[in-house]
Amino acid sequence: MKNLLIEYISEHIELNEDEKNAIESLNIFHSIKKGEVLLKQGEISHKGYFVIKGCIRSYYIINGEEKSTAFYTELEGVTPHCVLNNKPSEYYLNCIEDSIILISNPEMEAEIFQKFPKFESLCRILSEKLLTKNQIDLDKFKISSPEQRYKNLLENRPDLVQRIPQHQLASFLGIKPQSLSRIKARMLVKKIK
Amino acid sequence: MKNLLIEYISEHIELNEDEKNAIESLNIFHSIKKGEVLLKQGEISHKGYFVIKGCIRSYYIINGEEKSTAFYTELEGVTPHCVLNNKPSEYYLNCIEDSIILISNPEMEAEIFQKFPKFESLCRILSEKLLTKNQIDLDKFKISSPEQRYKNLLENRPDLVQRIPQHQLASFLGIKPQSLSRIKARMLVKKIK
DNA sequence: CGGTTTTGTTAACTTAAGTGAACGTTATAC
DNA sequence: GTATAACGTTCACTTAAGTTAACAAAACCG
Repeated sequence: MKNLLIEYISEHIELNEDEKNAIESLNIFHSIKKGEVLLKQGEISHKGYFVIKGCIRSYYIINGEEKSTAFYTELEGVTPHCVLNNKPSEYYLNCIEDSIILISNPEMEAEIFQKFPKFESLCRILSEKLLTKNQIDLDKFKISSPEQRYKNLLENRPDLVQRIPQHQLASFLGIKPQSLSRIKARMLVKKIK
Repeated sequence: MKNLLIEYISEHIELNEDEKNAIESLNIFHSIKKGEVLLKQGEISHKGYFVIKGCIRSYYIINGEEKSTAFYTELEGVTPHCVLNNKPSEYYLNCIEDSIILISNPEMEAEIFQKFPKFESLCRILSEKLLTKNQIDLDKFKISSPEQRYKNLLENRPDLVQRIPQHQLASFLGIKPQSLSRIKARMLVKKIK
């Protein structure tokens, strides 16, 4: 799994042996069981998460009801808002599959940025790219109907439709589970016709 | 207006005189007239924009119809997706007010990052913060109804409701202008009751 | 100015999502 | 292995958003 990480990083910057060793020497890989909660609403954490294998879900609990808003899978990472603004987290994070997760903390980050400034460049570049991608995701969400959003998901992330429970997928799409069922039913009828 | 920028930067990192001069020596401020288009769909640009005064709108044209998705106002910046992935832009950018805009390009950025690595730190920190804020915006959008989204906007960005044309605000809220009118009418009736 | 375009609202009608409940089907736990 | 809970779908009904059209007000332009 360390190789997966190093391959991923190497896609963006070149690493020499020293740098590879520096990464490997960090003891950052964790096995997380399905269902385990990584972050609770109200908690102030300083950990960042990066998925090597498996899936992290972010969700809110509103009036006792879970609202899933994001799923992070292989080679995707999430730095909770509370890490950066030092306020209680607004959402929960849990693993919805048995997962291998890289868990980082600010001290570790500072240390590696200091030793290898190149990593800070990498993080700038990655977060800028993610930021613009995220902006486009939000744009697409705004200009699409629920049915279009489901179709886009089928197109762009068919794996999510397969591996995520449908009621969690529904709130990810900004609708209720019943509406997702209806959309699927509607699409089936149209396909048959 | 240079002072505004330097004040803004100073909120995040300390600047010495050399660094301040380096910023001032860049000739980056532009006066843009209301209506002027900064970026067209299909265009590959390498410019980044940062609003000193005024407002930049991002919008798509779908079936001949404009769909506004974001508004950038004082001390907010936007790096179009096309700058980072070198593909044609999916959206337009224009100014909807007479504005003063800082326009950057990658060469300028590279130069200043090289001379003052501190600026790259700043950019990493800012884009990480923006990224997590953006994620929460998307979350809130997903878990809210159109009416709640309008109320949130009134709460968090009342200035936008005032300065943005309502039909542009509607698509920003993910709805049609008629629905926004109805929501306002509904809220008025409830307030009177 | 006066004419035109853009903007904002209202209305009538259509369509789709929200709601609450029922029910079969998986999972899960003991 | 069976009781229990969680999940996914369907249904009937309610509510709100989309659509099309009309019209008044405001902004813009020659």
